[in-house]
Amino acid sequence: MEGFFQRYLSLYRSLITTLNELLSAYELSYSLWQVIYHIKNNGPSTLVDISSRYNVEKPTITRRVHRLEELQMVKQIPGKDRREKVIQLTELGDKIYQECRKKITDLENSVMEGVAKDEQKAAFHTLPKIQENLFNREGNKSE
Amino acid sequence: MEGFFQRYLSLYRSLITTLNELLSAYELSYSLWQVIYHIKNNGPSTLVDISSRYNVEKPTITRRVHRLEELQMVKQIPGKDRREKVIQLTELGDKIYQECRKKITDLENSVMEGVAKDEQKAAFHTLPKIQENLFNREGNKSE
DNA sequence: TGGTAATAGTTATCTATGGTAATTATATTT
DNA sequence: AAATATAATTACCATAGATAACTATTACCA
Repeated sequence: MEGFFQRYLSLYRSLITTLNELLSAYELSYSLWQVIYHIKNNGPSTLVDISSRYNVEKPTITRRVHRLEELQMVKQIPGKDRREKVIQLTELGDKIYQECRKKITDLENSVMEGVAKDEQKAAFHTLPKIQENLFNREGNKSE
Repeated sequence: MEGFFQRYLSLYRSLITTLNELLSAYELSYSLWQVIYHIKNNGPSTLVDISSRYNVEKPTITRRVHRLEELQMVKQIPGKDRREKVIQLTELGDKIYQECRKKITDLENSVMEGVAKDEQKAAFHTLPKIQENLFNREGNKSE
């Protein structure tokens, strides 16, 4: 499969740019969207939850959450452990989630135009498999 | 295809990190590799050639090329137009290309383990199609 | 042919995103 | 109770890319 990475990475910049443009209407970027998405789909979460979900260091998530707090899209809610910062979507955050979710889904559909359903499925199924292979390979290295 | 972008983008960080680790043995990163790759496969090139190939602004390419010159992997060769800076691989650059090409191809193969050949082909074929759809969509926006 | 346009590259500056190391506050373990 | 672990933060640094302004050279054309 020589050239696969090239194809994969070539698409990356176009896609992330398009998504960021789409989200910029809400003062968001894809990295901020990830946080909103995670909270919406997993309920109130701590920074460590989000950090481990996306394999991103805690300080990075601290910054994302601070930004979303400024934008009043998330808020802290009390948890039992006073070390933790449990965050939840605000009403505004939820509203913006709905709007963005719709636009992103539309984009996902429009981008697949002309691609056969079974090819879509193959690609959908292949991506996480590649990621798993990468992960296992990493694991082996540290043995 | 809701969730496709998520799957696609989730893979990105693992992949680029793995590639950068692989390339760091040669003091390279994927962005530098792109320049070497382009020259190797298209012959002596100007900064504008490379810039337009990867849809990256000229100053970005200036920096990449300067870095590769420092590493003595590329050198400038005379061209007819004295505005242009035509760059070519050095012997060292070519040697490193060969080594990296081999390692990257190995990685491309190992990452596809357990993925059926026809699924690989479907994914390989789908990525540029998505990119084309994205591009056309962008085009429509500016009408 | 002389003046204006366009082109290639560079420099300076800015933004976005992420990482590491060290620190504080709180919980857990022993 | 003391030591350790965990959650979050702060300060600092790196990478990658963009824009704007500039220089040098070439192309155009009237």
